[in-house]
Amino acid sequence: MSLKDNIRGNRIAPQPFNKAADPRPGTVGHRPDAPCSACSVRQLTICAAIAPDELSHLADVATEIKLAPGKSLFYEGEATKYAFNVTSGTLKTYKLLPDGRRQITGFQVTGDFLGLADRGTYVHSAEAVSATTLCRFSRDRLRELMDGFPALGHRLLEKASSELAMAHDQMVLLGRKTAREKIASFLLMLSQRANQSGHGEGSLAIEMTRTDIGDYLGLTTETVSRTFTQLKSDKILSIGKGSEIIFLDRESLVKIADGFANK
Amino acid sequence: MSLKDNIRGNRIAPQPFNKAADPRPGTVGHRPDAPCSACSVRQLTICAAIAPDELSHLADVATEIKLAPGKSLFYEGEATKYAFNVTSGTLKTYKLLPDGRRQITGFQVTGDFLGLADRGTYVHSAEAVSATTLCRFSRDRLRELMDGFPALGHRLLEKASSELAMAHDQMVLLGRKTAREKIASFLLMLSQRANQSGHGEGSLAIEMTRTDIGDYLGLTTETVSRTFTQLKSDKILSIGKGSEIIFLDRESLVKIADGFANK
DNA sequence: TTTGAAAATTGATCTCGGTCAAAGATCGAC
DNA sequence: GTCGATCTTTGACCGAGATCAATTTTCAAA
Repeated sequence: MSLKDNIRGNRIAPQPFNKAADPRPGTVGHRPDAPCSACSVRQLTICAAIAPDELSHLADVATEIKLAPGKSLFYEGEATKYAFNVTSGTLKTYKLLPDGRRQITGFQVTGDFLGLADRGTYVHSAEAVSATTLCRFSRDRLRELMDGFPALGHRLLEKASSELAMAHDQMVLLGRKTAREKIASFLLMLSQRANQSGHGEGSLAIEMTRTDIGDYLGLTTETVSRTFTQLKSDKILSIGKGSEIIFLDRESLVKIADGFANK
Repeated sequence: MSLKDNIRGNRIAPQPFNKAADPRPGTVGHRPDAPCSACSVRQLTICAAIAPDELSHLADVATEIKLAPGKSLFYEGEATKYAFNVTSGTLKTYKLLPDGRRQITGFQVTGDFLGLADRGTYVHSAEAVSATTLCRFSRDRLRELMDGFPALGHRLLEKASSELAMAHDQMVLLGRKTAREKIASFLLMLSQRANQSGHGEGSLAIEMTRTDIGDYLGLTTETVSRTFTQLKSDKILSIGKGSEIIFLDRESLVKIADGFANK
């Protein structure tokens, strides 16, 4: 398998769509009537657009899904039958080139909506990074629901607008930032997200592998690792147990991420 | 001005916001009642969501804008007061890093909607590539209009979904494709767009400079130029008068763009 | 038709990050 | 605890594309 032909980046084996080894979809919860009213993360999601006394309409179209780490939720190219809310855990979405080069287009955490980007078929594949629970919605039913609840449409448009803005940030990162700047930006983005979910400022639990990070930032595993080492010896961060990132000099990290500090 | 500090890519001078040399906004047409019913590109735009007999509502909130090449429509960071429809010409949107590195986040042509990506302020700057006419809408009025015409909201959400999908393609391009693959993808994308607007298959008029192309693809001007030269000597394309691209071997170009042909 | 500024091309050289290879570290399963 | 698979780190080397530096071409204005 001569994969070394003039080509950059990490490579993964051609996706076999091996349903035996990787049974999809994940475990489907036997609660067709997901109790949306009891949902602890509702305010983080698009479901916040539905008034409390109308939540039964939402519960009618929602099904709970559980995914073990490494399991796939859907693959690029399949018909987009469903959309999802992440209620706990972390997923990644990615696209592959024929020779196995991979670009991770995003990491989704609690509160994120999966399925905004659309072309009739899924535009990327989705796989659980950690143990994950999701709410699955039929897209058709969701569309119907939008007619009855305009606020839902507004909320989705808002989410799409903000995702688009983040996508543009990512273009700057991928097209113009150095490896050091990319890692700094990535860590701060994760930290900001963790903050919103009520996590502390000083440290950060990283769930994804170095290879995942590389495939998200357009780098190789080795460069990611080397850059971490470099940031450690610059006393900008340290790494604790369980690949926990400890921020020693957040100031500097911000400067690096924004492209102010080039060294 | 030591700009050579370890940093990649084209660089442009720090934006001076020089309103004298670059008077914004562009010439505003003295027709507050833009005749939407007579608009020849209406079916290409979000305005197609409004029924013909309701078009006066749209005309009430639309103003025609004209922009000469090189003139700016808005700058990143300004409050997002307006959204725009491109009715003719081409624009580019871009983001800058403090040292002048630039990432072009998109080229907008006839029928495109400007202002979906949003964070309260414009997430990128917009500048005319060629002579451009636009319809300007107040965002507030547009939002109001959405309540009366749900189809408008649906259309915007659709546009956002498709833009998000394109943004993900661009991430793959920026993060994982080689210079050759980037150029091939770019030319085919432009060609496809030109096609939709009823242009021929065999050739393509390029309006942007090599520097623009580089800043869109995460390359330098020189690499763009060299890659064109390479594709010419490979008899995959040739370049006619006025930097017109003539496709000699579209097959190969597609293979290169999709990452199948690595040489 | 000439002219001058901007854009494009080409060449020589350099470097950041990729590639290849080989230890170490981690961690869940037994 | 230990075994084995996976992940991470580190080292040596390489190459695609960046940088620096001239030309050459283009094109609009005079």
